[in-house]
Amino acid sequence: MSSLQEFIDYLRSRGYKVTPQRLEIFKTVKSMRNHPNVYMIYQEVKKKNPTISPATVYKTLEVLERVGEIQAVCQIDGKTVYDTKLSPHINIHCLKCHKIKDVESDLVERLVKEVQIKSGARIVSQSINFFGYCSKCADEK
Amino acid sequence: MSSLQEFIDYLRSRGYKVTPQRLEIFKTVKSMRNHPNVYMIYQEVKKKNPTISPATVYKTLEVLERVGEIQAVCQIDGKTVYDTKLSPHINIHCLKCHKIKDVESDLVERLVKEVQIKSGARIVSQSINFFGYCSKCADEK
DNA sequence: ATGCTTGCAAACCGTTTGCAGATCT
DNA sequence: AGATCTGCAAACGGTTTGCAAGCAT
Repeated sequence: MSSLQEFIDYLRSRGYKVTPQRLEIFKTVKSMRNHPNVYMIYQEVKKKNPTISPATVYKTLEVLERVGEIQAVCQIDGKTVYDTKLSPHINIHCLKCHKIKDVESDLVERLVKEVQIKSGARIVSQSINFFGYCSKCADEK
Repeated sequence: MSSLQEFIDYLRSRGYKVTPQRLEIFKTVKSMRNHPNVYMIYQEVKKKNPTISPATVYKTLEVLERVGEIQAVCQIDGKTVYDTKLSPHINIHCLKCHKIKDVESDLVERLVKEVQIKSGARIVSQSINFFGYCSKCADEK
């Protein structure tokens, strides 16, 4: 799933209701980059729907996470932001500028396979977080 | 670092004070397995030092994290637990029994190297989290 | 008509902070 | 002696909950 129509179909198929709020939040999240937090999403959605409440945003984000449209990422300070990336990747958390950068690697898929074989577990998703200094901040040091 | 003596030396070398509370928390954390949360650590430390406060536990865990003795791990429900493992590994979060299991893999080191080359970032630590069903829960399904 | 959803406000809960007294160096 | 640390209690901030009114089916 990734398009608005697919989201609508998903909601209907599960007995969830299709509301303007949910569609607006879906569109907003999809248009945002750079790992927004709930407050940033709330502020952005409010531009289109000034009366929306944070509670509605929280509840819809929970639905979007269940669908697999977004993924919560825990920052080193414990705060939660969201990732709208779908493919397996690594989050690089910069300890200086605090930005998060995504990097892809074929090794992720291999790592998942190896871990499944080694542990006997069945893996359905992953969150890989590296901490250090992004290329820009590493250069400045 | 890993022994009590090394921890003491570290504290002194940084101008931190060596207090009974800090030593007790260090020993307690080192004796606990299975990813305890702050409350569990606090309860355990209280057995030896009944008047200790949660604030002291929080502050000492922060020191231990800075030293690299422990690492905060964010669970899928957003709650934080601690990992006392030092070597690079993967945390498998079971979506059914909610336990966290550690698995090691040589691929982690390779992944770190590849990401550093690809991104230009300098990586100093990592937290790799896989979500799914542990071997026990996968079998029961 | 039914029942899920919204928006509001209050509650919640893990964590942090301010501060006076105690402890370490 | 001087600075840091402890323990307490209050504050904080992000998130969840309860509920009455609204809306989708």
